[in-house]
Amino acid sequence: MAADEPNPVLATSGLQFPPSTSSVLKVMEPKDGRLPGLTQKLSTEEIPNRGFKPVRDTREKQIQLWKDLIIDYCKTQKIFVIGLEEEFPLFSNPVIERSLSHEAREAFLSALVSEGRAEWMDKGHKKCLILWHRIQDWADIIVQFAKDNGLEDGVVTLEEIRSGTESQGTELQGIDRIILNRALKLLEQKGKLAIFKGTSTDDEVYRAFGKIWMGFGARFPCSSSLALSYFGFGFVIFPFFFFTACSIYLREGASNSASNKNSDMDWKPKLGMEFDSLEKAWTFWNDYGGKMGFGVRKAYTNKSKKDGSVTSVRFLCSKEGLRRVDKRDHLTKNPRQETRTDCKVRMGLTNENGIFRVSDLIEDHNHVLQTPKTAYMLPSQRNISEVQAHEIELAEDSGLQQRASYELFSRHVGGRDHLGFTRLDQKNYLRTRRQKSLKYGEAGCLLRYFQEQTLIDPSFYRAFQMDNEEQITNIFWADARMRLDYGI
DNA sequence: TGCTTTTCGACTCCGATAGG
DNA sequence: CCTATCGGAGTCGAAAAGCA
Repeated sequence: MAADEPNPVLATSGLQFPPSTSSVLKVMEPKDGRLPGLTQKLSTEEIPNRGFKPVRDTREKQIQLWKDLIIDYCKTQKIFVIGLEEEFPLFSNPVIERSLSHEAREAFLSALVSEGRAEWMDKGHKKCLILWHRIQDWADIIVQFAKDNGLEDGVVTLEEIRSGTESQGTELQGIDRIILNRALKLLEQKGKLAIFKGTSTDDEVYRAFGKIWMGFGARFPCSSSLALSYFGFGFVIFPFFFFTACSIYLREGASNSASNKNSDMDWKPKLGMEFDSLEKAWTFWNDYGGKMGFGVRKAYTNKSKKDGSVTSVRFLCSKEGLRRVDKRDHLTKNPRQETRTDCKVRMGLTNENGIFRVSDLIEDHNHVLQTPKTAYMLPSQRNISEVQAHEIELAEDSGLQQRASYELFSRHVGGRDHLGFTRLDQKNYLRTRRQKSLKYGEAGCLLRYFQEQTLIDPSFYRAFQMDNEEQITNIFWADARMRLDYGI
């Protein structure tokens, strides 16, 4: 804002900018030991080196005026953060070449902080977050915004709240991300919405800010059966997407729920920890790896010779140990990158009367862990569900390009990290499917050929050897010429 | 544990195709 | 016609399962 433009805040405050001789804005850097516009020298005992008026009531009035001024100015100009060491129009007046001292700025902002209308963003008090609405008020504004725009039970990105068409002209337009995030978290704690931490699609919006799901009035469905009920309500176009979004919420909800105060510790393994089943223990270890940012695998599973039950098992970090020496010839065309670092991280469990107890635990990795934003790419964290597989096949059969269909899937769930599989997984899945159908096709073609030959040549002979699952393992055939040649 | 076999996941090459 | 991109297939190594 240029210094000679009328300041809308000051107009409402009855003040002028640049400050007139009588204005409170004259409280600029005291060059002679006094604050400009004030008549008395400062008492260093009262407020040392602050540049304040010593008379208490006058000083308090001054602070009050400044507080109101800062709040009004920031609100009008949509300024959420004030950097004390940066140029700030309200604190400096280029016309008279004066600016408020650092101490005075800090004191005014500290006064706002003590009232809960601002917060220091760092210990050094260099940046201050201005809350002209308290976080609770911002949360109420968001709720009203959702109601006004029919976003209840819908999904909206944080960026859509900040700069979407619905938010234009509202207070939410251009809201600071820190404030928005805190207001949303407050609402999440109250069970009014769920935050989907999306991180990576080609869409910058999703990559940076993720998605939130708004379910005002009622909590998001917390059971798969309820999620599935969506199928019955006309969401048949994208059932898979809704299902995936729901399961994501359940995962996030489990770790973020305010009611689960021990959630920070529950997902970390401890010696003596017990699991009902091997599957639960493996899921726990896999989830722990996902949260920490390392891949997991199994070292071994020992089974009882008596009844075949698992007696002990050891789970590892995927970087455990070192790659073995390749005993094959060294004509490899595409040698692979080294993936092992001899990491010692492991969790050993022993079966004690049907309960699996953690008996061995090492948690120190010797390598860099993945960040939460990239952990979803770990092989152990990925999986194509049956419903997703169906969608992939549907897209393939409809002639959609793999890249395009993958992008569509990921956008519908708010980012690739919510999808649970990569584009390469999709490619490999389609390839396996093709190969399976090819196998069936080969056998089918051969049988058809034999049928045709039998009709043409009555001496044509064929025989099949089946395995115990009634699958063809060997085929023998001989036509008239072969029988003649070999005397069969 | 250690070895072998099977399956899965990922890297690479190369031909097909879309787009300029 | 040229170039970039995509997708299919060959290949290799890791992981899992089975067995000793």
